[in-house]
Amino acid sequence: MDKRKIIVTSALPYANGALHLGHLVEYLQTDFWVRYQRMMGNDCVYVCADDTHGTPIMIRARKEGITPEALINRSYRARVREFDAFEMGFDLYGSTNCDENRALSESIYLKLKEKGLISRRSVDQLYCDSCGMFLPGRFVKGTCPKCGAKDQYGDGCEVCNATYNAGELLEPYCAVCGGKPSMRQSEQLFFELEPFRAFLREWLSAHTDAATAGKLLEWFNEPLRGWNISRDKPYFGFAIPGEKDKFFYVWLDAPVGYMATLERWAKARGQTLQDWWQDPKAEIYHFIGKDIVRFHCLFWPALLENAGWRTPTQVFVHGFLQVNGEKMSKSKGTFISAATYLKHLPAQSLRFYYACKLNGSVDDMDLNLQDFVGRVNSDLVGKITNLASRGAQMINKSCGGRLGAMDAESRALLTECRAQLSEVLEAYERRDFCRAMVIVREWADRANQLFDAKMPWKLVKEDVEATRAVLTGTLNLFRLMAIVLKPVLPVYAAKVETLFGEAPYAFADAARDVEGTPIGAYEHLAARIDPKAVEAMVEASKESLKTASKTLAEKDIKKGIRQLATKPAEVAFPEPLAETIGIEDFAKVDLRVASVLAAEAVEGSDKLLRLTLDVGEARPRTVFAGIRKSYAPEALVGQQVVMVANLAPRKMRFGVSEGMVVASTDPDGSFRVMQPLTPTAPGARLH
RNA sequence: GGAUCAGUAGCUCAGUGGUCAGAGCAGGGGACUCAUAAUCCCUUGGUCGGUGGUUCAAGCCCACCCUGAUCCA
Repeated sequence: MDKRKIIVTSALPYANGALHLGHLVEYLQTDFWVRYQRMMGNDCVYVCADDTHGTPIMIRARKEGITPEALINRSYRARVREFDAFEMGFDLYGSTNCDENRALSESIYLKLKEKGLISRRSVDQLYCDSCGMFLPGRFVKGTCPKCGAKDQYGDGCEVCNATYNAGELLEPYCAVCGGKPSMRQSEQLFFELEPFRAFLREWLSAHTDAATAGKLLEWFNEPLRGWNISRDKPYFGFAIPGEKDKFFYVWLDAPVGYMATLERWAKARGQTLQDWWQDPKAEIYHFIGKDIVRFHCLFWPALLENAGWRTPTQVFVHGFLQVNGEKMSKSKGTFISAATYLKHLPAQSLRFYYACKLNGSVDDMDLNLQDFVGRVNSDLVGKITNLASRGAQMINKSCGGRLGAMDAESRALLTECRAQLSEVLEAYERRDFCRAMVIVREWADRANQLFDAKMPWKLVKEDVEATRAVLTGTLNLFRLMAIVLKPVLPVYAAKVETLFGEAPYAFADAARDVEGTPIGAYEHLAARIDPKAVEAMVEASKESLKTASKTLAEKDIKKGIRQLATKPAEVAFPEPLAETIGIEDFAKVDLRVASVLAAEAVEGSDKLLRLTLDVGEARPRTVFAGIRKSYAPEALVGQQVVMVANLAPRKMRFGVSEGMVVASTDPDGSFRVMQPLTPTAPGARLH
């Protein structure tokens, strides 16, 4: 059979920001697939790189007082260490900030320009004078033009989910310096997509999954918008040849980074980029998340096609990671960085769990932490690894550490399992890793059943050779599982290779019986997960957030102390202390935590806000609060407050108020609504 | 607001319109002791999100609704 020639990439992680478990959904599944291809004997090269350009990196470097280059170098080293720890098998992990990428980006652009595919258009953009730069959407904040929520980013409102352009924001301000930006015109370069409508329509249906293609085809109902590929200075990136002070937009040189990294890898072995990318026999696959399909399935193929490069064979799109059925959350400690995970848990546990859950679809994947512990402990350790543990240790202890010939039943079972091997390999090929894991687990169940039925721990007292035969069978079955698991658990498989004294496994080795050879000393292959380690990891993920907010608080505390020192005279309460009461008086006041579901200004009143509060009851309550001068309604939605829940309902001109929100009054007469320090179940009572 | 995907046992998920809706884990009971308190046997769990419809037959097809996730360049 002919060897396939395969190029595989994962999306380039942005160099500003830590890797987290969501990123790993992509890198790990790509790695599984690549290792599977290599074990099939195919020529499979896997490249990836740090995505290093763009405004966020430039600004971060500016804030830290270092050059962008220093920033990306630091990020690169950390990234590579983490990938290594997760057993990633890149052929080359590069950086988009390299000469090859500059040359390729330029040549692709010049080719497009030569063909007349680059147009110029004047664009209105917000410009911050004090920062001296145009502001991308994420760097402008202001009031949402749709719902009036304050402090929303320039690309969309997190309160009402509206999307808009930064220019539409009311009262915009620069997210970096807080200054007021002005609208400026600037000429930008566009790569027009509309001429390639027919090409893209056809390309989409053939080179990605139906869901993704369908999603993107929605845009084909109207003219396809051009893609702005240029950015004004200052910008950290590649200068556009023939232009003054213009740079390639980071999303242009990022995918080109796939090619540039491949080129560097090819050069190192005396080949060229063309030997791979342009080889008609070579297959090109991109693994990406569903958030960046438009770059990979519209811009990228159109760019390549027109610049004279082959377009990808297929774009494999996956969903996002949820943790415990919800979006990853920093406050809940489920926004877990790769580094934090590694401090508490072994990498291979996550690799195994992800493999158990990934099925090649675009659906989001759930990391249920309880399920995670269960899967690893029960399936990987209890069922699969236990076979090696009980088999190898007994054969070393009682049978002189040497395999014999398998007994008939083991041989029969092994033959049956091998018959399913092609099914496992097909599952790997279509990235249905969970199917492969299910089959391996079934093998482990049957092997454990056979082992128990044979009772070698009793048999060994009567017949050592018969025992040797049973254990040889058990270990051959286990070996088959280890071979099949190797794409997922490469380090684990390497230990099994050592145990059997064999060369690195390929799938072809699955056909061979191992009989009559010595068995090495058994060493632990996989550790059980202590649920406490998972708890600690979640706590640590909360910690990092706490320290962040604490540093702010500390500043304020110090400031407060300084002020006290300068003004020691004013120590009296702003308002006289009320008369002393007993605990029974306090108990009469029923204070509850409430979540603000909705808030709106009351028409006809300049003081009141109408709040809809969830107090944990079947029906939300309506409460009127006279805090309008201190709070915009939007600022309260989603927050928690404290309310007096047993206050007699009071009829007001605007409706009935079913309680009272607790707030303090500042010396200047403004209000401060009280809220719990950490999110609390609505309806919780204060004592 | 528009759209896409999802909703099946306590948890994670299977389930080409056709017998009584399945698996693993967790839970309960028993067996065993070689093995990382691992393994083996038996077993309790379900208005298949809701309502209507199509059909001899619906978890599956259609409509509407609810909930969640995501996208709107």
